This record gives sequence, structure tokens and C-alpha cells, in this order.
Amino acid sequence: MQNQNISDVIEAYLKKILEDSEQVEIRRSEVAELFHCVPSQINYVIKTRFTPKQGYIVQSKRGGGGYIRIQKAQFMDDHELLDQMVENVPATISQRDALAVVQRLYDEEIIDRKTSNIILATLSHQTLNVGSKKIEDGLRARLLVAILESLRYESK
Amino acid sequence: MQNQNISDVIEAYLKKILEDSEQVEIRRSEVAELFHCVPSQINYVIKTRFTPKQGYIVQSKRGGGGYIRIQKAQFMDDHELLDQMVENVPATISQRDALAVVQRLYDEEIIDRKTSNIILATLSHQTLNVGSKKIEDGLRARLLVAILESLRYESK
DNA sequence: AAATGTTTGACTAATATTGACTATTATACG
DNA sequence: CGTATAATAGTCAATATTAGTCAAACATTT
Repeated sequence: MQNQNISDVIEAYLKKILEDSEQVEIRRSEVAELFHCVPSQINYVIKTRFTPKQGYIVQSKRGGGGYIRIQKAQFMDDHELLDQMVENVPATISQRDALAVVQRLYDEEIIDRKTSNIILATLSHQTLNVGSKKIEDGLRARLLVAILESLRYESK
Repeated sequence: MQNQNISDVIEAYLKKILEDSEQVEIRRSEVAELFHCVPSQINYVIKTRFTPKQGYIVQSKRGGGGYIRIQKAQFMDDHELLDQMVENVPATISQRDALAVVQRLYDEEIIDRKTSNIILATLSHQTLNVGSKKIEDGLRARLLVAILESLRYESK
């Protein structure tokens, strides 16, 4: 208990704030100084403990007045289904298989027709054509995962 | 909260006025003085936050009685706006510039929050990261065009 | 030992701020 | 008139102020 590593301490500090508040906004260097660590440690903490999967949305800005903002995400009712769908997206996916996934989203009423058209447009061969089928299918998989993950949250 | 950057404050100030009014007309040096910054900072704010892409038209005059006037771009129907937006997507586009386009879609109520989250997820650096910035930006441009075109089709 | 997780810091990238110099327009003055 | 001067705004590059990335070193767990 007494010998936690710094990352855990920083995690606890941030989560404590998030208990009372929907979000926490920090200046990276200040928090680093507070805990006597290097600034990039904050990125490590965020990358390992405040991921979308863990229910957090992180935004940041550089330059003067820069910040890192961590928000609690509110999950949709369907988020478990979406989790499962994310799990099942392979590393590369054809347009046809991707279409089936989008169709499922539509059938489950997670997205409407207009939204499904946008998604189909982004996942189409025409849009993603980059010369190599392998690269195209990998990209399509990445896009599909990103889309599914974005659907896990309430829209703010 | 104590150390917000001045540019954001000035942006908010101007946008607040634009909420109630079709345009805002300022004297550059006065606003600079009001916010204790150099006059050219006003140009920076305008150049980064009141671009045509973001839906603003800026006019100015030098010399005695000079001014800077910011107008909200005139209304056009969705179809026309989407045409124009497609036209204006360059061959490669950064995440930042793409975000401005999506923000515009949201502001014009062409898309809702949920849809904008999906689009932002697909256009993010994290999703499109493929090693080369050039290729990433090109891909982002293609995706954005595909999305805009799908919306344009809907709006018919 | 190997695998996994943490810490560190050098390097990179994004954004904001500043000020010297330039350009334009209005007004005062001959 | 025409020209000088004052009163604006614009441009651009240097500098400052942040955050992000990545891989090596180090620590802990299996």
C-alpha cells in the first residue's frame, strides 16, 4: 500500500478529482512537478490508465495555455455489444465483411441510415484504394474499430 | 483555469458578440489594449479562428477610422454549402483543418453530435497514422471528401 | 530468465506571443 | 489641388510555451 509506484499515485490523484467532477483539466508540467517526475510520465499514465476502453476521453492542446483534459465517458446501453464487435474485427478486413458489420449496426438501431451511408463511404474501396489490398484492408479495419469505439459513448 | 491563453479569450469575446449580431466591428488597437496584448495578436486570432472555412468573412480598413469587421457567412442551403466545402478540401489536409470542417458541419446542423464523433474518430491522427504525414494527410482528404459527398447525396 | 510494467530524457510537433517592419487610408497643411 | 504626416491595419519571422513520441534504462512479476 505504502509503496505504490508514481504512476499509480498520479492515477489515483486524477481519479479522485473525477469522483466529484465530470472532467479534469491539467497542465502537464504542473502535475509532473507536483509528483516530482518528468512530464512524459503523465502521458504514460494516461496511455495506460485513461484509455477509451476504460471509459475516458482525453483531449489536449499544446502551446501557450496548453492543457490535457480527461473526461469521463458515459457509455451507451449497447456498449457491451459494441465491445464485442470491436473484439471481432480482424486486423485486416474486406469491404464486404465491413459492410456486414455496418449492416449489423443498422439492424441493431445503433446508427441510422444517414450515418451508415457516411460510414460506408469511408470504408469503400473507392475511398481507401491505396494500391495494396493488404494495406487497404488494414486501414479499413483500423477505421472500423475507431468508429465502433466512438459509438460506445453517449454523444456528450 | 488561471492560465488560459489570450487567443481563446479573445475568440470567445468576439463570438459572444456574434451570437446576437450578424457582425462585429472592432478597432484592432482597442481590443488589443482591452486584453493587454499586442495588436498583431488580433490578426492571429482571426487567422486561426475566423476563417472562411469556419464560416466567417473578414473585412478591414487601415488609416484613420480603420476597423476590422467580422461577419458570419451568409446562409446557404445545405447542398450548396456541401458543394462548396467539397471544392475547398485540398489534396492533403491536417487533422486540425479537417476538424474545422467537421465543426462547421456541426455548427450548420448538417450533422449531430454523434455523427461528428464518428467522423472525428475516422479522421484522427491516431486512426490514420501510417508513418508518413504526407500520406496520412492525403488519406484524410480523401476520406473527408467521401464523407462530404455522402452528406451531399443525402441532402438532395 | 523472460516477460511485463515503469521511469527517464532527448527529440519532435503544435500553438501562442511578440515586435519590427510594411502597407494603406485619412487628414492637415501648403 | 498635392504632399506630408498621422493613424490605422497587415505580415512575417523569431521566440516562448506548451504537449507528444519513442526507445533505452530500470524495476517488478511470472
